Parts: sequence; C-alpha cells; structure tokens
Amino acid sequence: MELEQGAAILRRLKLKVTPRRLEIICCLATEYSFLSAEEVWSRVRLRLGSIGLPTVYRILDELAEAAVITRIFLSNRKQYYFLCSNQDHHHHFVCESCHRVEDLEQCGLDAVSREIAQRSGGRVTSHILQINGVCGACCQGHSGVAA
Amino acid sequence: MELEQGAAILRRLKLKVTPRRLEIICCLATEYSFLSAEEVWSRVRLRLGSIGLPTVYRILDELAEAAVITRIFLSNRKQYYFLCSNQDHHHHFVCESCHRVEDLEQCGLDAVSREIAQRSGGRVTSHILQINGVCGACCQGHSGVAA
DNA sequence: ATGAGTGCAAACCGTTTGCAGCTAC
DNA sequence: GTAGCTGCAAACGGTTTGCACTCAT
Repeated sequence: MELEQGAAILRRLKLKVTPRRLEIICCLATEYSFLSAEEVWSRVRLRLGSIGLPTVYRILDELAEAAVITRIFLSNRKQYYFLCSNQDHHHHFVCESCHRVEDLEQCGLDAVSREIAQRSGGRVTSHILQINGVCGACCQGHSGVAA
Repeated sequence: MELEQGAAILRRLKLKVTPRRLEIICCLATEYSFLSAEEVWSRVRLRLGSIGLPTVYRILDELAEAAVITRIFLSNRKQYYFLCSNQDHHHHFVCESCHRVEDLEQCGLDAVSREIAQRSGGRVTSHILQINGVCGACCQGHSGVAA
C-alpha cells in the first residue's frame, strides 16, 4: 500500500497523519498473515527507529475500532491484527502452518439464524467464526513460515 | 446433576474424587449459562466454605482439557466455562441479554470446507463458531439476567 | 498556538506457578 | 503410605493508563 492510501484512511477517520500511523498501516498492508501487537512493533521499529509499544496498541486499537483492520482473539489470550481490503461481510481461513489468512465467501449463518428463529423466536445479532486449517501450499509439502 | 454422576466423570478421567471437584461440576451442571472462573469461585465458596481461586482454575482446566466442559474465549480476555451434556459436534447460541446458552444443530461448515478445498486445495482442521443474539424469552420483553 | 499524538514507567488484572501441607485412595 | 490435591503468596505477561513532552494542523 502506498503511503498516500494510508494517509487517506487516516484523514477519513479524522486522525492526524503521523509517521507511526502510516508505518503501522503499511506494515499490516504488506503482510499476508495476522500479527500480534509485538510483531507489529518489531517490524515497525526497523523503519522508524523508535516507537513505544503502548503507541502500537493505541494505533491498532483505533484502526480496529474503525474496522480498518480485523482483530482476532486467540486462545493464548493475545490479540492479532490483520488488514483486509474486503469490506463485505466475510470470514477468514487461517492456515495453522504459515498463518496466512484467506477470505471466505461462504458464511453459512443463514441456516443457523433460521434454526434459532424457528425454535425459540430468538434473534442472531452477531457471530464470531474462525476457520483453522492448512492451506493448499502447505498441504503440498511446503514447510510454511514459523509464527 | 447428582453427586454420583460427577464422581463417575472424575473416575473416568482417573482424577481423585474430591469435594472441590464435585462442587465445581455440580455448579456448572446447574447453570444454564457460561461462567467465568471467578463466578464459579464465588458460587462454590458458598457451599464449600473455602476454596482457592487457583484451585478453581486448575479444576476448570482439567475438565476443559478432557472436554467435559466447554471453554469460551471472549474479547474481554477472560475465559468462560459451560457444561454441555451434548457430546456431538455442535455450536452454541449465546443470549446477550441473559447469557443463556442454547445448543445449535446447524453447523454450516461443510460449505466452507468445500470452498477451501476447491479453491486452494487446503484442508480445514478446526473452527471456532459462536453465535450471539437475543433468545426467544428475552425478545418477548423479559428483561434478562445481568452478567 | 493548541489539541492530538507519543514515550516512558508504572499499574492492571486474569491467569499461572512454586512449594509446603493435606487428603483420597 | 504415597501420589495426587489444594492453599497461599508471589510471579507472569499481555495490555492499559497517567502524565509530561512533542508534533501535525
């Protein structure tokens, strides 16, 4: 992603265009996998020289709240972040070997909503769906990238 | 759940039958909603007199590892536990108002697995699906139970 | 110039661990 | 008797906060 695209995102969110914000957006935009806050921190430090971890958290949080990036909660109690250009409702397939993230078109929640409405008259308001597996490349013997 | 049922579960897992373990299983068995470790702790203390929070964590962890109870990770970084007698593959509908949990039969993941296999040759190994909403009773004006 | 952004250190808080004493078997 | 259980206090680690300083606008 060009720096100008990052700046446009920030202006749309009425956030000041600062080097740290641009660098973090660029960092996520060039990754094909989700990153922890510390992983973002270490990557961004290489280019900015210095940036505090709290700043990384603050910026990631702003971007996640604005739905510019996707936040994933994993069972190790850490939060991971992923920049996805697809704004329509969709879910992700996460490769357990290389941590690459793929978009999914199928949601499959229509049937569930119907089941709930028919059975008890309830209503679905949101859902969390994450698919884990091994992607095609990793299935074919590629060893993958360490986490 | 009777105490004897709890004892049977523990014997099956080759764990010693202790009052704390029995009490925790009973506590979860009589709840219709998921509970945090601290919520289990406060309920169980009423009947046991004294029990340490680390013990509650240890026992909940054992039971979750053995798949006797279900562990849910929410975005507040806390873990919640729920005892579900249904052992087949299924998911849960969680009411946002009263925190009651219902079993779902629909999974809807077959279509997703097909999509992944067809598109990139990948393979689905696991998935996390949680449906949030408002249950029938709460939809009909019942105010629900606070978290 | 001024309010938003940032670094640093310290707090936070759910969870885990080490170890001594206790209990089911 | 002994291996496993439990309580307590302390540590852990990812994340958040308070506050003084700095920078984009």
